[in-house]
Parts: sequence; structure tokens; C-alpha cells
Amino acid sequence: MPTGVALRDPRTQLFDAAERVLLRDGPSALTSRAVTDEAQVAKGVLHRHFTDFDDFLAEFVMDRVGRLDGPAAALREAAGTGSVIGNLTEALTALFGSVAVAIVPLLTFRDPLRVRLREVWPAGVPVLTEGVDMIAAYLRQERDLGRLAADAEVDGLAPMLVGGAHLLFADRAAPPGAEAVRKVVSSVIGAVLRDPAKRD
Amino acid sequence: MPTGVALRDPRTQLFDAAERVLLRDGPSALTSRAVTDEAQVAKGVLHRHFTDFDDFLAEFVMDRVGRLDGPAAALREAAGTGSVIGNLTEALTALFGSVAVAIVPLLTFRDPLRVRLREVWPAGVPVLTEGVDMIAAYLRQERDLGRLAADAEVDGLAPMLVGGAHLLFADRAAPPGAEAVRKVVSSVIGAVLRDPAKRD
DNA sequence: CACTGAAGTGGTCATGCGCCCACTCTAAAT
DNA sequence: ATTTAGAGTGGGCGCATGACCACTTCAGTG
Repeated sequence: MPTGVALRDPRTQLFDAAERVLLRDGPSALTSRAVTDEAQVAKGVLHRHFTDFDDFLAEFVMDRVGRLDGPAAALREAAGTGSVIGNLTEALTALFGSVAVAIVPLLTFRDPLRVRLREVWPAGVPVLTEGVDMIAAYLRQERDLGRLAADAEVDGLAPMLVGGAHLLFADRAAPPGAEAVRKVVSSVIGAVLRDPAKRD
Repeated sequence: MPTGVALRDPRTQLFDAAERVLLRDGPSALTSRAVTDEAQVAKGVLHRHFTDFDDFLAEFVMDRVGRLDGPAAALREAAGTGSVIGNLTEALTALFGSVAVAIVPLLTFRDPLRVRLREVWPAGVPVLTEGVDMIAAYLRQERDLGRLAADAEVDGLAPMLVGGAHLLFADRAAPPGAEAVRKVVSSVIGAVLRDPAKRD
């Protein structure tokens, strides 16, 4: 086995491996060994590029959140036009249905990681708060309550993308899949926006 | 240290200890040692009364779900009356805001436990499916999508009751608390029920 | 062409977890 | 009074995980 041969883009390689493990085996299987094995590199690689496994996870999350630029731009554009409902629904659906967001709350269950994430988080916040505050505005709710509701929506849909964690209906064995989740987000947002006292 | 002295109601004692640990230290701290230590009993006690730690957790969850009888009755009654919106909102709020339900999805993250839970789960299902299907009906959505949406709502609100797991707004340090969660559930359900094509 | 340092490897360690089990104690049965 | 079954105790085992580190290899530098 050759050693010392430089890998190309080890960080991305590890991030992609982590995503594959997460989607295939679920969050409880996301260990440092599982990631390095999946990436077919030695255990030490992870520790050379990241101070910590939680550090790795935090960077992993932020990397995925960074891919939200597209949906965020669509959201801004939708807010500017006259026909708000259609475009906003579309943009919000894309935003909340994104796999990138879905990964976030999963990792939240690692307590130390949560602390770590709060340090690097601000970079990704604006993209998400925008959408959430818009929902709050359309609900004409207090800002905090609106945010809380949106938080619940995101946190709730996330586990289902990754392993079908729902328990209420155990008869439905397979996870719903990204497309079904998108449809639900769209429907829920649509229902909220159909509120009689709508604004446009 | 006296040994062999029979504890009174060891199961309830352990369940209560588990809930205290969960609410105080979060789901990642919910280990078998933490439970027995919190209950101030020896490690072995847990294994005498339960075949397994996951068995204990499954029984724990089912015990808490069993406390949903009150909200479920209120829900049935609300469905029978004429003024559906007010009563239904109240009943659904009580149902989804319940701490008992909140515990369920948390434990979902333990993979083996999920399998175990599916075996004992049917006993508690009707109580929950009732409320969820009602929401689906009011949303006039396909049954599966409605259920999925409700699942997301429950799963999403749960972690917030237990440690404030939300990340979108890291500036809000403290968990929202049960009362705030209730308000949000009520608001969201209310918004959905204000749909122009409402039924009552 | 030697030198140096960055990068990858894999053996090893400490920790914590769930679980087993030999032991002890109590209370009910004969 | 002796027996026996049930219940609580805690030492310790096996395993998995994250972290550490001595060693190896290669690219770039003068």
C-alpha cells in the first residue's frame, strides 16, 4: 500500500463519503471510521485536516449549507415581483426541501457539535432567516413564533429524507424520498398562503 | 449498602428517571448508566426488568404514549360537535403539544430501537392517526401527503421541547418551552383551518 | 542531489457503553 | 426452621469509537 501519496481534494472526498454514509446507513452510523472507510482513506487523514471529528462534522454541515445560494437567490427574486404566491411557494419549496438543510438538524443530536456549530454558523444564517421571516410575515404571527414554526418544519422534514424516521405510520416502510418531501412542503406552504387575509 | 431490598415500582422509577435525564441533559446523555444513577439504583436493576436497554426505551416510550388518552378523547368529542374549528384546534394542540409524543421521535435516532418500537407500536397508533388524518382531511390533501406533513410537524417540534435543538436561530439560546410550542402548534393549525374552503 | 516538511498509514491507547454473572439479601412456602 | 425463588448489587468483560503518534512516502527547494 503506497503511503504519502497526496489525495486530491481530501476534504470534499470526506464530505461526499459522509453524505453517502448518512443517506445509506442513517445518522447513527456516521462515525469517523465509517467516513474514512467509505472514502477509502486511512483513519488519520481525518485528523490531519480537521482538529476533531466534531470539527469535521461542523465543516461538513457548513459546506452543504453553502450550496443554498441558488434557492436563496430565487427567494429574493420572488419577493420582488408582484405575483408573490406562486414564485414564493416555488422558492420556499426549493429552500426547505434542500438536502443541504436536511442534514443540519440531524447532526444537532451530537451535543458537542451543537456548540461547535454555533461558532461557524453565522455565515449561513441569512439565507435561511430570510425565508423563515417571510413565512412569519405571511402568517402575520409574532416574529419569534413564526420562526419557531418554521424551525419545526425544517427539523421535522429532515430526518425523513435520511432514513424515514417517522413512527406515526410504521406501515409505510420506505422513506418518502426527496420528491415527496418537496410536494409536502409545497402543499403546506400553499395552504398557509391561501389564508383569506392574504396580502397580494 | 443493603441489597435485595425490594424497590417499590421499579419500572415507574426508571421511567421517571429517564424522563428527568432526557429533559435535563438531552437525548445523547440518555444512557443506561445515566438512568440507573438518576434513579439511584444499581446497574443490574434495569436488566432484571427489561431484556435490553432498547427494550427499556421502547417500554418507556409506550408508557408515555399511553398518557394520551385525555387529548384523544377531547379530539373525538371535537369531531362530533358543530363548531369544529375552535374545539379541534384545542384538541389537536393538546395532542401534538404533548410531551409524551415529543419523546417518540427523539428515540427514533437509535436504529435498533426503531425496529423494536415497530413491534409494540400498534397499541398507540389509533390515538395519533386520528388527529393526523383530520388534518389531512382539512388540508384536502392526499392521505399520504397529509400524514407526511403531520409527521414533520410532530417530529420537528419534539426536539425543541427537549433541549432547544433548533439551529436556524442560534441567538435564541434557551429552549422555547412547552407553552411556546403549544402556541405555535395552535397558530399553525389555526392558519391551516382558516383556509377559505373550510368545511364547517 | 541531498534536504526538508507536508501528507497518508495503521498500530495502539483510553474511554464509555451495554451486558453478563457471581454474590447477597429478603420474603414467602413447606 | 429450613428451603427456595425472586430481587438488588457491583465488579468486570467485550466491543466500538475517537484520538494519538511513530513511521513512511513524495513534492518542492536550494
